[in-house]
This record gives sequence, C-alpha cells and structure tokens, in this order.
Amino acid sequence: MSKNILPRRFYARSPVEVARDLLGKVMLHGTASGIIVETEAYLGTGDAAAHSARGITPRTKVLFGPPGFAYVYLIYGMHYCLNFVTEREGRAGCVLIRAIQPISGITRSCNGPGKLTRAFSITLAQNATDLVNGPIQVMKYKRGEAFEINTSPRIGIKKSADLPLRFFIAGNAFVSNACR
DNA sequence: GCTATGATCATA
DNA sequence: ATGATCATAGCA
Repeated sequence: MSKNILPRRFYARSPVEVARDLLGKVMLHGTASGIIVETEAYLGTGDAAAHSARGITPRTKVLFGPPGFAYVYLIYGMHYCLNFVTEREGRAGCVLIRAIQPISGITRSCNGPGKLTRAFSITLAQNATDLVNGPIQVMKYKRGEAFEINTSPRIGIKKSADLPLRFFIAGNAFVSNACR
C-alpha cells in the first residue's frame, strides 16, 4: 500500500521540474487524500519572493536541508501553507502546493493553499516531516489520465511577480479561483 | 524587547 | 476593499 510513494530523488531536482511533475500526483495525510492540481515553484537563488532568499534562518533551514521534506509555515496569522523541499542538501528551493482535487476523507474545499492545509489537518506540527517516510505521503496516481499543464505568474507575491512559476492542470475545476 | 509584515481567505 | 490574527525577521 505504499509502494507508489515518490522516492527522494524525485525531489532532488529544480523546483520548476518538481512543480510540473507533482501535478496529477496523489497526496495523503491521515484519512484525507487528493490529486495535486496546482503548484508554485520557489527558487533557491535569484528569487526575491522565496522565503529562502535572505539566507538560512530558524524558519527556513529546512529549505536548505535534504529534499523530500515538508515545509509548513503560518501566514497572515491564520493560514498554513504546505511546501515540498526540493534540490540537494545545501541548496534551497521548494514547491508550494496550492490546490488539490479531493479523492477521499475531505470535508472542506482544497482550492487554495490555506484551505487545503485546513482540509488535510496540516499545521506546524508537520513542518520538517519526511515525505518519503512520514505522516504526509505523495505517490503516483494509478489511474492517472493525460492532462495539459498551464503556467501563469505566481499569486499573491510582490517580488519577482513576473516569473511564470505557477503550474496547474488546464481546465481542472479544483484549481484555485485566481486566473484559471 | 518591540514592531512591521505577509506565498490567504471570507465577507461586503 | 477590508479585517482577522500571529510567527517570524529585522532592528534597537
């Protein structure tokens, strides 16, 4: 039941590659599961919008650690955001999970970064947990159908807002409301 | 120690 | 357009 979990080398690449390849994959936490339909890449270098842009701090150190770990933080005092750490140890870079299409165990909508963490009961307690061997699991979707990937600028940031680092499944109804 | 500030969302 | 609400970072 856990043979399809993505290996650590899946995450040991650039955030852009991982963000694209994450679309259509399944995320599981507790009884909740769903298909990742929208992501954003945050680069380790040259990306002023990334939390890692100003170096290692207590909060961002996991971003500089080995790939395949969760980075969770609280934003606006009320919402948690879930990221997957990419790149080899020593290099920052991560992928923000923005929207998920429910499969099971979901009682609230997940079309937005703050909403999906609430629907999946993800909090700071899951920060720095292992995606390969931990409470949050990411795996291939067996019956995955073909889909088109669209890109756009990232949402809700001020710096580097021009970069097309947001990826989402074209036409998917569960993509967050902002510019579909 | 103190203060400003968000990778958001719901409401109006 | 605005308010809710707090961990983090930057500065004194």
